[in-house]
Formats: sequence, structure tokens, C-alpha cells
Amino acid sequence: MTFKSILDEIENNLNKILADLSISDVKYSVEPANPGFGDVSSNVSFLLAKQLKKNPKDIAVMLSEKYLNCTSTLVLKSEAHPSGYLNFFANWEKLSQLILSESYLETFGDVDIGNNSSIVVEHTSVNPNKALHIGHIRNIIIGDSVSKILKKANYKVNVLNYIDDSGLQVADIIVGFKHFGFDQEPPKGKKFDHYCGDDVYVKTTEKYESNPSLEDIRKNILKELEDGYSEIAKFADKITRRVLASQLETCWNLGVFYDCLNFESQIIRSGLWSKIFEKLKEMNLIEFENDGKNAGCWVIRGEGKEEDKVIVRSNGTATYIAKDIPYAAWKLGLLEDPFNYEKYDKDQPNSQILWQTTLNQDNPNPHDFTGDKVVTVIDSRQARLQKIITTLMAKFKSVPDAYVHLGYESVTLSPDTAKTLGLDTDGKQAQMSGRKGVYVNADSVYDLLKEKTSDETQKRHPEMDSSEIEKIAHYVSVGTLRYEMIKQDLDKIITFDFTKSLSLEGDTASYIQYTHARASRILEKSNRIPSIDVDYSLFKEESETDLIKNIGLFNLQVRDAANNLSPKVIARYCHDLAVSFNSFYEHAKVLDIGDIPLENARLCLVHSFKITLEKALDLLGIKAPDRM
RNA sequence: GGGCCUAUAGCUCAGCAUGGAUAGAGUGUUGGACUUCUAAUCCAAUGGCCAAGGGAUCGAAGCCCUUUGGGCCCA
Repeated sequence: MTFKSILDEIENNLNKILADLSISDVKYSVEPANPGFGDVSSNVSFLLAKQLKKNPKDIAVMLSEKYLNCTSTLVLKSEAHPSGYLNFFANWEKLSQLILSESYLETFGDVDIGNNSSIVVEHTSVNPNKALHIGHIRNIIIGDSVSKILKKANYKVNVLNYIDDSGLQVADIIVGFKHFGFDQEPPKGKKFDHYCGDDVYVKTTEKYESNPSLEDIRKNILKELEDGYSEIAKFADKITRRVLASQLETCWNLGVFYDCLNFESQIIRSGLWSKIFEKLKEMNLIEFENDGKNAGCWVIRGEGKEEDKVIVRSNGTATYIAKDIPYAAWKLGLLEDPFNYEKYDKDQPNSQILWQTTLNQDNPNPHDFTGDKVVTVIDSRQARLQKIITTLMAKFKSVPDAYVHLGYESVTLSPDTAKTLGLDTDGKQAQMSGRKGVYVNADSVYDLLKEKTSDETQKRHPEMDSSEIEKIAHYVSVGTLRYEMIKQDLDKIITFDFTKSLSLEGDTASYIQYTHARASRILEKSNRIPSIDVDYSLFKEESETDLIKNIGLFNLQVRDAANNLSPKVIARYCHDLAVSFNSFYEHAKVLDIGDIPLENARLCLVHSFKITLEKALDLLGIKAPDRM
């Protein structure tokens, strides 16, 4: 039981009071109060004002009087505020006990929204022709955090990474290797994905610009790639898998893991498209155009003023959306699974098994990586295409909102950072471009952060051995990168700036992690394991009850985050929790206060805070060190 | 030309889904707190006609309409 207990108690009582007044169907709120207005507030009087033809204040007074007759275990008193709000004050002795004892459970913060149903979260999905840049990281961290939150909300989550290994971008590096003489081995010390992205891809596309006749080579390569069984396709498979392996190193380093890798080339060869094409025709979701500019094409009719979308060209070839439709349907489990599954060549560092699709049926190894619902994390530039797919899927699957496109705005570069990459933007922010070589590699940001956090840690702990410093610096660097990617809303552009991203003060992961380290040190120095069997009436400081209240809000925040697929909610919660602990830390001493019962009670609170923060941070994939 | 997103403190952002009390953080600037459980911290001051205009409402930063600036997508 958590803070929700008192909300439920109040709501039940108010419902009874309303029932006595023969009022029903009022959707009032019962929420944690703003500071200075007690512990819980309800807007019920505002909503009754019209019906009862009284002003909200009088109604609040009346309700408050009636509330005196209700059975209260967690509410000390109710109070009608002159504004019309009905405020409640908690019995903190009882509520503290409920919250703190619950917080010790492994399941603390769990909510049941998913009812153990399956859900697919697909994220990352970067072309395997380059290294991950800071924009991809936003996608990855959003997807990873959402999948963790959904697990906490009782969904069975399948995390997928779609490998687009047969598009133009892959064709470009193959052209580079096959026609422009790029060595297959990167220069010493350079990761293969960096080499392909920074050198092969950028320089190959430069050549197209200076010599447009090379486009023919590119087209031929692309055709051979899609054919799937050509020598070129086999070569490309070797190259893209090597890039993928390098990319996965970056992901794993950030604590991001997957259940299955799905290869686009196999989806194309699986024959899923022809099945879905027939189904689309049967269900009249696509139409054959007899005249007009799309004569001879199969199209999806645009809604309203939207343009029709061509699915199959008049020459019989499918457009790129034709790869996405069968894949989306597959993810929702709407098609017979054409894939077999095998283990990926390397083990993930967290020892979670990573599977990959294969069309080879020799050793049948069936798995179900589909979901009743699907969340696809793709940046909002693809909103139009995703909307078509969402609409189509809604017609295929009866579950409402079965297919969700979780869009987010892109990451751009600040003018200063763009300048360091040799781009003068005239004071404006710049879009990243893999093609033009204007991007910031994720690995290099991590390295810079690590260098700085190592220095900072060493400064504070000159005696610490280097492996421990390295571990702390890793946690803080990963935490910082992840937190910066998630703390703001999905529809806000992140302007990346090298200097600002290195900040470790204020609303940052290191602030939160530092708070955790402070709590850990108190517990360590106390030399005992805190008991939960303490005197809860000893919490008299405001900073204590504030902290307890925040701890008790954990499950409500998880619910909010899961319902709205909004990891930012958890990021803010972690920050709030840290702020309230720091306030407690300033105002209430724990150790050596010469009052053993109070010391015990506060130790219990510190411990509760520590494990709750750990659980909350875990939803963001952020680890908290015991010292830093 | 059509579509999507966005505008809140000098700067970066919460709050908007579900309208109600005093619009909050961080950062910046200024001042203060380390013989103390770690100052990657805390406290205080400073700073806002919530882009503009209209509408519905007893009540709008939030809802509806229009306009403008910024970003993206499509043609």
C-alpha cells in the first residue's frame, strides 16, 4: 500500500457522501495536494457547484462537515479552503508505516495495466552502414526506458531491433567497397561502424555529387541487394552484420538489450508481402487506379485532403512502404510466422539471450516475438508513413490502438557544436546528416563524459583504485547520456551542445546519483541493517514527511508513465525524489544524534529512499553507485 | 499549396491529456552555508501580460477559432 491508499480512502468516503446526496456520475479528482494545502486535495465542490446551485466554498464546508462522520484510518481531518477546494490532512504515523513497509518489497512500484498481455517495443532500427549518432541514442533510450516501464506495468515485453539491411544507405557503402576501392579493414584503432559511416559512406556519396553518372552503379547494386541471393547480397550481408555488431557494442555499453533482431532482407524474401497484398485486396483497403497520374498503380486512398499513397507502381514493383506493412502485421501476430530463430553470435553482457530471425528451417526453433500491442519508436519525421500503417493495422486487428507509433522530435546540433564539425550555420541549430558527415557519434560523447567523470571522481577520492573509479565514471556517464535523452518531452527538439552536455550540476543524472551515494554512505557508516520495526510517530520534520510522501507516489508515477508511454514522467520523479532527500539531508541529521529510536527511524527512511530511487532509476536504465 | 509539431523567466524546460488555490524547476546573475552523514550539495534574492487576437465558461497557460514566428514532412 502506498500513497494511493489515502487517495482511495478519501474517494470511497466522498462517493458515499455523494450517494447520500443522490448525486452520481461526477468525475471529480482526488490528488496529492500542492505544497501548503494539506496532503490531498479534491476539486469535487467545483463540479457540484452548478448542480447544487451553491458556490464551491459552501459546498466544500458542507462536505467537510459530512466527512466528520466517515470512517477514517489515514485521514486526520478535512478542511474547506476558501477557494473551494476540499483539502485533507493525513495521519502520517499510519501512512508512513504503510508506505515504508511496502517500499521494502521487491514489487514496490508495480502496477497492473498490461494484465500480463504481450507487447512489442521496437526501437533502434538504424541502418547498418554507420555508427550510432546522438540522434539515434534518443530513439534507443526512449525505447529501452519504455520497455522497462511496461514490464513494471505487467506487460510481457518483446524488444525488437529492425535491421534495415537492404536499403539505399547500405547500397552506398557497398558501392564504396566494390567500386571505389575502400579497404574492408578499418584503420587501426577505429571501430568498423565508425569507419563505414565516417569514411566509406560519406566519401562515396560525395562522389555521386561530383559525378552523377555513378548513380547507375548504385541502382544496380540496390537491385542485386534486393534480389537477395546474388554475390553482392552475400557480401553486403557480411558487411552489414559486422557494422551491426559494432553498433550493438555501443547499445550494450549503454545498458540496452534486445530480445530479437529482425532483418529486413529476410522479410522481403519471406514472401510476407504477397500474403498481405492479397489480404489488402480482399479487404478493399487498396484500389487499382485505372486513370489519372497513378494509372496502373495500387494505391491506398488518402483521407480527406491527403494524397493517395502508391503501394505498387505501374511496373509492378512495391514501394518502400510495402516492406513496412507486412512487418507491422507480423509484429501484431496477424500473419503465420515465416521465420525460424537462432541465437545471435555474441552473448549480451546481461546474459539475456538475443535471438535473430533466419529463413533457414533446418533446426526449427519456434518463438513468439509478436504482441497483442505494438509500440514502434521512430522519429516524428516518419509520422505520415506511420499514420498510414496505424490506420491499416486498426482495420486488421480488433484491439483498439493495437499499433502505436511513438514519435519523438529529432536531435539537432547547437551552432557551436556544428562549428566544431566544420559547419557554419549562421547562429542557427543544424540538422544532423549521416550522408554529409555532420553528426556527433554516441561513442565519442560517452568517451568525453567518461574522461570528465573519471577526473571528478578521482578528485574526490584520491585513494580509490582505478577500477572502481572506472566503474563509477561508467555509471555516471551512461546515466548522464540517458537522462539528457529522456528528461524532456518527446515532442521537444533536443539541441545537442558538447559543452552543455558535460554539465554535471543541477537537473542531471549525476545530481540524482549523488543523492543516492549520500544515502548509501549514511547506511554504510551506521554499521547496521535498518529495521522496519520502528516508531513512525517520530517523523515530525516536514522534510521527513515530504520524503515519505514522494516515496509513496512511486506506483502512481509508474502508472502515469506506462499509460502515456512517457519515460519523462519517471525522470522527473527521480529528480523530485532526490530533491526531497537532499532537503531531508540538510534538515535532519541521521547518525550520532544521541537518540537511538529516532536514529533507527531515520535510517529506515534513508534505506527506503535508497531502494526506491534505485528501482525508479532502473526504469530509466540508470545505475546508482554507492560512492562518487 | 497541403499535413504534423512547437511558442511559458535572459537561456533550457515542467505544468496542458482530466480548466479551479500562490504558474514551478534547472541554468544565469547577486549574496550566504563546508572542524559536520561526501559542497557533483543546500539556503536566499533576482527574474513571467504563459506568442498575438477573438470565442465558449462563474473561472483559461490549459478548451475552440484565427493570425504570426520557428522546426519538420509531403507536393
